[in-house]
Amino acid sequence: MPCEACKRKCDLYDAFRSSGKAFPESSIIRAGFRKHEMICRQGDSVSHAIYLTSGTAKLYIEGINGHNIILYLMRPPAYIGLLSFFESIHYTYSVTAIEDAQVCMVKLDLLKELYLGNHEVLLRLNRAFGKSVALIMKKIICLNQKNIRGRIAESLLSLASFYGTDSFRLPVTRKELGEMSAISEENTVRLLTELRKEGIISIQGRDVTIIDTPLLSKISELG
Amino acid sequence: MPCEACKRKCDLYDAFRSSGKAFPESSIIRAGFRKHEMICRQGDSVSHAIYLTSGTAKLYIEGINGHNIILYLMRPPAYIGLLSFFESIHYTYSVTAIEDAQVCMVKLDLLKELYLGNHEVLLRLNRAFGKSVALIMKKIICLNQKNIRGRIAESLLSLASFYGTDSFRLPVTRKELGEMSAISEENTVRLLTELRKEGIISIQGRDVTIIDTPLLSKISELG
DNA sequence: ATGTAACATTGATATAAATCAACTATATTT
DNA sequence: AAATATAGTTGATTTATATCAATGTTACAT
Repeated sequence: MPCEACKRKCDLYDAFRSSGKAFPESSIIRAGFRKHEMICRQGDSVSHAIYLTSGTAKLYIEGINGHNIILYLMRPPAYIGLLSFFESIHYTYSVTAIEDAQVCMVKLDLLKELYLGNHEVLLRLNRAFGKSVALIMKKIICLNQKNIRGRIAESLLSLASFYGTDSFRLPVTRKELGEMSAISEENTVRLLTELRKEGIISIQGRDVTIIDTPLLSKISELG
Repeated sequence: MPCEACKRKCDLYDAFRSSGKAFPESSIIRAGFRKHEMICRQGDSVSHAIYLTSGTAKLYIEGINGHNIILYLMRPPAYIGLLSFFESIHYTYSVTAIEDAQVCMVKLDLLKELYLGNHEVLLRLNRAFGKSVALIMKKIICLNQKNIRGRIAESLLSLASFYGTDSFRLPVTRKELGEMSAISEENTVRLLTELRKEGIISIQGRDVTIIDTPLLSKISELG
């Protein structure tokens, strides 16, 4: 059943309903973000649980002199504040819309009240939490143990799995693709050209097709 | 009140007691590990919650061709299986004792049963969880954005805060100190010598004293 | 007490990847 | 439609860091 506030299917709304409580309409804030707008900023205090209901966003760490690391992309349904729900006073990362996005926000103390009384919500949160951690672990290994060729291969494969198809339009710039793999923009371009010339991918502008998935996987593993 | 099984103060035991249930004595397994023995192995299935009650251990990711990354060290009290409690079927990391260690283990389904009925346990788990995530985020930034000098500075500072003193005995080899900072063993040695010659630290064998903490912090920040 | 393995150190060399620079193409805005 | 900003591309150069090699030192086992 869609949320009464935003007319969409929503985990948070379902959770409230299943908790048996009256749905506290006023407590759910809906907000829209244009492309490039920040949904939450690293260092800001965490006051609301944020739930992405439409659009696409990037979750990234802001590092030294403007060098970011994009940990992963997000599409609905996704808990944006996930990793900061519990006992993190400040966000340890930023989230920015890379396509116009809609979110629902719930005050954090309300969510806590909810999940303490509702096992289903809690298990759902924990499951999402676990997945995020697994993703991050994989990222750490990738960034620190693979060469740039292996890293870009992994990023391309993760995008394919993100979209569920081997043909997709890059949702990010070359620079951002670099930030997903901790590679400079220039080398990102070079590597894409290289992979294209080798017939492993086809790429024109932002339209990517992975031609030889097994080989790309091998590059990702060995890199 | 100490645990009946292992005669030590133990969060898990307290949790069971506070849940009002009869303490399922047989369900808590106590185990000892010698230095260098593995407590859990990356890839193995998660069956028990493991709680470190004595000794010291390192939590690390096993990467490609034997290159590990140590995420952090652990001393009691610490949930070893923490990041894998929820919905992670397999460990995404390994834990090895770096000093003889004692642990308590509880079947995972029992813990789940427990924390679903007991808010205090859950909040405690979540708090620990949140701390781990914050640590890991910091690590990602450090490893990817700082030069090796900044990285080793951060590792030394984190050891000082781990022990709560500026004078401590390194619990790890040079190679492992390198694995904490993603630096080769050789460069780790070189950097330590460099910092010693500059009068920032003193180091003889494994005995370290941080002489100029403000400067070391600056190196860590700017690195 | 002696041999062996693990750990630590230093210098020389190789190399992967960033940075710098200059330029082209594609979008936005006015 | 022109102007400006953003995004993408390619080559040359620099540099940080790993790797290789050789050797010293300490701890541990027999």
